[in-house]
Amino acid sequence: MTTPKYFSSIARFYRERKRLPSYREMLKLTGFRSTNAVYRLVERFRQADLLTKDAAGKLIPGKRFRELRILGTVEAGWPSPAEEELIDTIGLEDWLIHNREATYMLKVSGDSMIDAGIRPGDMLLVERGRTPKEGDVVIAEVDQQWTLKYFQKRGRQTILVAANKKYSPIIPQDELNIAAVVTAVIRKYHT
Amino acid sequence: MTTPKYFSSIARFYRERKRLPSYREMLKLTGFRSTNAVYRLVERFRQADLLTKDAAGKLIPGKRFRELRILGTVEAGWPSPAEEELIDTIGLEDWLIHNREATYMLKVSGDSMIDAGIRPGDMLLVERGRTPKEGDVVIAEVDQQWTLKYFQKRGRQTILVAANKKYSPIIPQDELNIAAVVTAVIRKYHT
DNA sequence: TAGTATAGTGAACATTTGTTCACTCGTCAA
DNA sequence: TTGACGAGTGAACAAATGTTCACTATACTA
Repeated sequence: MTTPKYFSSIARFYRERKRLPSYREMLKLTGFRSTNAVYRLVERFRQADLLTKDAAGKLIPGKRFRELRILGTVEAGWPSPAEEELIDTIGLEDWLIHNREATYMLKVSGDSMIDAGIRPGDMLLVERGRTPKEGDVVIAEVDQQWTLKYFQKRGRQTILVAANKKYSPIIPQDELNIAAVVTAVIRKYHT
Repeated sequence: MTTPKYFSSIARFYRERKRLPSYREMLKLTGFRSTNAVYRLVERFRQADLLTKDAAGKLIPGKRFRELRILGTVEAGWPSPAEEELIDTIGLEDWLIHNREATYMLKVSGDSMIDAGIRPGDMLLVERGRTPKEGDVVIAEVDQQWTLKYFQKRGRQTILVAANKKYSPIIPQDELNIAAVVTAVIRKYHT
């Protein structure tokens, strides 16, 4: 068993209610009848880094709570936990989203970036109000339409390039409106 | 302002400590000096669905707390909030991960699936112990090596196909070991 | 001007909270 | 058998919790 007994029910509680149960609530989760029993249970979870206490002494999820085990690379063989601690501790959400207020999600519909591995149906995390760097994938306004393109510079001119030979580069004549910079691509397989 | 005043500091508290602050802790966050002030502040947040109470009457994050605004498709123009409520309410983590115990993350190193939009450097969410369906992307053991391939059937034979013309299909002679089924691809741009 | 909401203060209260203490019961080793 | 030990019970307690009440100041309307 990878996680200690009784812990999964506490983790489920947190996942459903977005808060940790109190010690009396853990009584019902574990079946114990004394708060002292769950108190010492929690002590063990704290030593296993499944739970911790914050600065105020309140119980919060620990390092190993939101465990998302990272393994090595695909070709390299299965379990080589090199950079294991990387996402393990921060969790998917914090890893992908830095500025939540400015981050939006949208779905790709065209094939203009298919050679960059961005395919129709993929979801994009984009950040508004950020200044794009050379080579960034951006969402730009062209002829009152929004398109997905590479942001590139030719000399001191800014051009928009598709990752698909079918489309030719766009050289904006008047002003260029960058709506957002793509920060991540997420493809979910509906299996 | 999209979120009401004072709320962002509460959201930050939750993001950092993975729990909501108590009413006295909100005093320090907001600058108020009376718990009654923050109590009524929270009442307003509850009406805005930023916070809620669970069955036990405890304060927990509400529907609009982990707000990740979803917009329409890229080509279709900017703000057409069609399926807005979709991820909005569940959050990235719950959307992508169903069986946390069995889900692992690993990095792609080869180019064998490049025509499926899976490129070296991408991160994969994979689920172990699941039976693959026709057309799933799987991690299979071939010659004591783990590779990323399409899981396909030719007649009643199972074959492994790469999404790259450079590689020819693998027809496993003895037994075929499927280590995991890929459930999502995540590409993060380090901008 | 007087009157009335609105938003804040400060204090109070019953509950719930984490934590501790003394005790019981079975198990295993000496 | 005796003794030590680990794991659970049940009760207790101070501190922290959510909620309510009475009061004040400020802004706005009639």
